[in-house]
Amino acid sequence: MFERRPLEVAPALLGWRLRSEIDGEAVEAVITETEAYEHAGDPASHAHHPVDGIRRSERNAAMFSAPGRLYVYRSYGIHWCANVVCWPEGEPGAVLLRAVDVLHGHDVVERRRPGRRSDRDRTGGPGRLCVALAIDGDHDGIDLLDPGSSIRLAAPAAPLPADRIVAGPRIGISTAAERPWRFGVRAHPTLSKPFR
DNA sequence: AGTCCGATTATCT
DNA sequence: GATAATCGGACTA
Repeated sequence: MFERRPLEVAPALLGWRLRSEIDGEAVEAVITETEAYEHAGDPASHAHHPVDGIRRSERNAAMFSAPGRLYVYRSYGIHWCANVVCWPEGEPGAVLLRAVDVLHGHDVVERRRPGRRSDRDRTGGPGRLCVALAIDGDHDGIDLLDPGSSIRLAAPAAPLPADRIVAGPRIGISTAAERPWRFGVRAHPTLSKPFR
């Protein structure tokens, strides 16, 4: 599933379940929005380098790790963002998780993000999602496919039908902004931003 | 609903 | 030293 290009993994990940069990509190959610960050040739990727094509650094090291691992980075000095690593080990690439829909653990999410009035406000957006599931830099590099991990992925019973998936340009980047590499569940209330 | 702006810090083009 | 895969509050209307 994850040992292929992020561009294929990103739409396929919609409908998958993400479960975190941290500090004894479990939250399970369905992935509703993703973005692909590709290999060499994607200037918006953290692994991109204008001269070398790709370059490994301390921050992006997890992007080069085995498929199905977690890559977590800090955005704007404030927010954590969570990605699923793709490609075979050694090839950098990842899918940014941009929104989820909570299935179990609504009370835990309410405690972590009190007083939110909409699902979008609770778990729509990469930073919001990380707060709701208590994902932070300590979880960088963990294996999402290992049943012993505090954060795990699980496949849906049936894949999401293609006609329920929409695509559009990625959000918040300055280069290669026109590539339609953001994917979402059509008209879902948790979407961080509408597709048009 | 849409737009503008400040927060805050690891990373490095 | 500038930048950033964002968010939330304040404002307009």
